[in-house]
Amino acid sequence: MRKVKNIIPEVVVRRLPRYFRLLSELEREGKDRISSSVISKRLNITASQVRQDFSHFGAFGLQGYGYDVNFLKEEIKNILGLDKEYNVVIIGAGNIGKALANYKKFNNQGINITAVFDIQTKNIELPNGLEVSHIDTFSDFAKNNKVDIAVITTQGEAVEDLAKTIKECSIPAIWNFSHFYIQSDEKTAVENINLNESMFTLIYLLNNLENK
Amino acid sequence: MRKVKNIIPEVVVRRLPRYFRLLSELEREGKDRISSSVISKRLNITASQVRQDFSHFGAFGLQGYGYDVNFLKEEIKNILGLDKEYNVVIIGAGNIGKALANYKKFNNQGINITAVFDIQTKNIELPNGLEVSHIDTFSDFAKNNKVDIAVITTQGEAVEDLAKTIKECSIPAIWNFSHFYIQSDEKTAVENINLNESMFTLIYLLNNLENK
DNA sequence: AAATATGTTAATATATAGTTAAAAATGTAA
DNA sequence: TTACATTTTTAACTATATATTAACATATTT
Repeated sequence: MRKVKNIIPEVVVRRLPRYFRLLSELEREGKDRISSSVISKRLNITASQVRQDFSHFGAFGLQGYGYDVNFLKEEIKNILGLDKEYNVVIIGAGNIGKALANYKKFNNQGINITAVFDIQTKNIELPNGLEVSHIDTFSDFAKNNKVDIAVITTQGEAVEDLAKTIKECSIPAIWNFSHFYIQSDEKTAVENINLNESMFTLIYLLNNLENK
Repeated sequence: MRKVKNIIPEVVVRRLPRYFRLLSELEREGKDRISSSVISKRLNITASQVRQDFSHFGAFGLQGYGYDVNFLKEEIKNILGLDKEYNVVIIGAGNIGKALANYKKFNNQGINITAVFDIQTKNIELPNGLEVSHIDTFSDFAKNNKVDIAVITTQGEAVEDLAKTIKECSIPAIWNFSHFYIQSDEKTAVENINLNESMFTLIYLLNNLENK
């Protein structure tokens, strides 16, 4: 059995998708082995850190050889949990909701958008025969269907209540695009994407470029 | 003159917008003073860290009293650079591009979307009389108009070239929503928002909830 | 006088970078 | 083909840097 330290630091977890992406690229390029120094160059992460990151999960590489691209990719895929299937519902059929529903990349990755909800079920074009359901039917849907991830793309005050409802429905993950900051807890993983915060950070960086 | 340490750690910078948001909320709630312990509770950041963060910029508070909400908000606003105006162009008039163009919150914050570009200038509804211009006219536009921030919402291989063009036009900030990771440099601030990476991280967190 | 609450310093924890012994691959010569 | 020296590269360890938390002296309010 693989030696795995119990808790992987979140900084490391957040680098895993980048490694995964690079390894997918390398596979497309036909490469079948890779060294930490090459990974270092392509991702702008020190080679030492690359090895340190991988060592959290055990020994993936071979001294004098490097890493097997396909093996490493599959390992990271498994660590991330991308070997399983996930049902995703989108709440809010505005521009962001539509953008996510149409996001091609998710389809071939075990991420299935199974429903879209909004306060108005108007004529919105969605792929794969998806239709917009009324938000009032959300709770029932969540009770009768396996929902792994709820995506919040609505704005306004109602988000706080919505987050409560999602947690009550025992949906274990929230991808939150609203202004409201949702706290993760023991039963709910949360990924907050706050466009305002991101833009403000960018503006700070823009104004402080010379400090870099 | 305020005592300011030269380099503010990026982790601190990334918390500033959260403080700013809380302070705006507090202002709306009619509060005119606030303590680090209350900030701590509302943002789930330790009080000690709150004080440590602020101390990077000098002394904002008063012992035994706390912080003046409006003063602190204005200080953070200035630190972030939100007292100035920014011209933003959006490249890509797909769903994400449209979503950002319609983003109400930006208008009253000195963030002005001045142009939208795409490979097809078709009939896309945009606010404030904005029209979609052809991407081929982008370079000329950037040379003849002050552009502070370029937003990339296109996908596909062309992004790498686009980033190069943007840097050549001396646009000092890129808000990147594409899959391609753009590296910041001395002359270009970059904020990468990678939905795939965020989703994959969320999936990891979802599968490792009990570790929290 | 007691309670509150900052700013700063010190201590702890976490993250990143550097170093090295050992393992494997490669190259070369007989 | 085999022996063996050289090169490559990891895994583990060590050192440094950064970030977070705790502690406390000092100032203000009540």
